[in-house]
Amino acid sequence: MNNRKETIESVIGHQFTGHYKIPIEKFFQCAISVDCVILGYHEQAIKLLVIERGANPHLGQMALPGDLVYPNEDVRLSAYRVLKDLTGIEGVTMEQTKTYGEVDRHPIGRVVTVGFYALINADIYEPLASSWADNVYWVDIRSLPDLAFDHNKIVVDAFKMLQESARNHPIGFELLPNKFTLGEMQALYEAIFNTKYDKANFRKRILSMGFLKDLKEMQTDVPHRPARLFSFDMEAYETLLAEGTTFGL
Amino acid sequence: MNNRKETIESVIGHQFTGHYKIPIEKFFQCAISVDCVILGYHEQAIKLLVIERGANPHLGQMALPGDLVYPNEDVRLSAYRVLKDLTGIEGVTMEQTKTYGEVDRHPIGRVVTVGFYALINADIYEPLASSWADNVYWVDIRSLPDLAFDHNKIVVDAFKMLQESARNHPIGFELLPNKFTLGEMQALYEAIFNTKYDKANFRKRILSMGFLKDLKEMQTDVPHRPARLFSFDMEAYETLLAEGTTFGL
DNA sequence: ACAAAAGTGTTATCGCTACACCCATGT
DNA sequence: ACATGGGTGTAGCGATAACACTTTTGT
Repeated sequence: MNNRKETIESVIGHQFTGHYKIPIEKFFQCAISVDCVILGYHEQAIKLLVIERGANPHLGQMALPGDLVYPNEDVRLSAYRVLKDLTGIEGVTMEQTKTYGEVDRHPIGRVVTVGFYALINADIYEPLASSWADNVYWVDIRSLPDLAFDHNKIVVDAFKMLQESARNHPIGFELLPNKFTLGEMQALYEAIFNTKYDKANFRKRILSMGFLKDLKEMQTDVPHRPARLFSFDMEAYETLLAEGTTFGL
Repeated sequence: MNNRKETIESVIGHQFTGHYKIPIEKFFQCAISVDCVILGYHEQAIKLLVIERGANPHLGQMALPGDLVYPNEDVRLSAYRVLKDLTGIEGVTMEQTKTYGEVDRHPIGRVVTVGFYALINADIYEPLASSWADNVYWVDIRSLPDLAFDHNKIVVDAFKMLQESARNHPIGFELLPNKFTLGEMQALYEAIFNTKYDKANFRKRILSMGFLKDLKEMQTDVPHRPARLFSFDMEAYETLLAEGTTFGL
């Protein structure tokens, strides 16, 4: 089933290649890769997960976790495989961002890369280095280092998608711990949009949306009045979505 | 520069391939294709541009305009080339949608396809058949035929992106004639979101956004009171954008 | 005269903004 | 006592929704 020559000749015949000016085989010389933009929230800032490359090209340089897709591997599944292999992270959900198909973007040949991104709680997932990646780091999104290949562009595009997404969906739960305070949530949104919100109005807006569950628990050991703890009420959220509710900003 | 073997051995050496369990050559056996979701607005309905395939596989079936990307061709530029070759359409701006990388999505081998979409004014662009495509048609988005490959899924994904986009941007000018009435514009938005809007309120909202230019012209030969004609004031729009104005719904 | 769609004005309500104020905790 | 962030109430403004009404054309 993976013998391309046989497939072309026996199943399709010559009709398929009729309009091409070069042999059909020439088209089948590309590679596919995946690159993962993993964003976390830690210490009041949005962080990006990068690896230090343990292989050429760009040996030693910072890069997104990414690798070539195996010949018989689904592209989406490949992204999960690569992320786990390079950083140990699994169990997150990634969304596709964009695909980068410039001819000379990769030095070893024609490699088209598909971007994926995910938001994770930086406290829960402790990324680990692998033999492949010499090291794994969180870096502040506001001061990115020079990344390998066109990875800086990939990150910028993904971050724009995060902002767009955050405008219409109650994102951010993925970035927060399971139990969080409204203050933490507000700080997160302020980091995403690089603005300040009025405390009273922010709480009213968020609470009125109805997908926060009051855990009836309080912070402890804080040098100020303890804050109430909340969690994301997935059930309530699904119900609201089904009713067609929309979540602006 | 396109000799992959030479590149691997002379420029990179063996370091790159170190961690792979199969020869690096096996990775470079994929093909890339592009598929174009072209949406137009005609007779109160959103229409999709489809071709009747003039080649195998799926000879004779309806499909999106799409084709394989040439070995040394930029993926984005390929989409424009393919659209022009198959339908004669040029001069539009396409955006990337998603990429489809399931292993068995194409019968002749591993073909990963990148989706693009554009909105065009169906009255201006008269699509033409080519030797490749036996015919080109507009079909109503609400009653799509069975398309070749996974093209139905690609269309659905692209249409969702159109809706998301229309929620935050004054889309629709691309879909309307240069001169249009507010009634036409309202009908378009009602088609996109499949709802009804109050006439008075719709006009107030749209006009207050400030990017419509009153052409001081009127409809003629209509069996009712002639409507005022408007056009999109690109200049005003850019100014508003620069000021950070946002355009909700 | 009538149908059909353009176009306008009014009111009541909702949501948001700004801002002022009080509360509970650790040092 | 005070610094720090949590938490609440309200008054005013502006946008929106609902609806009724007038206008201008072709038939």
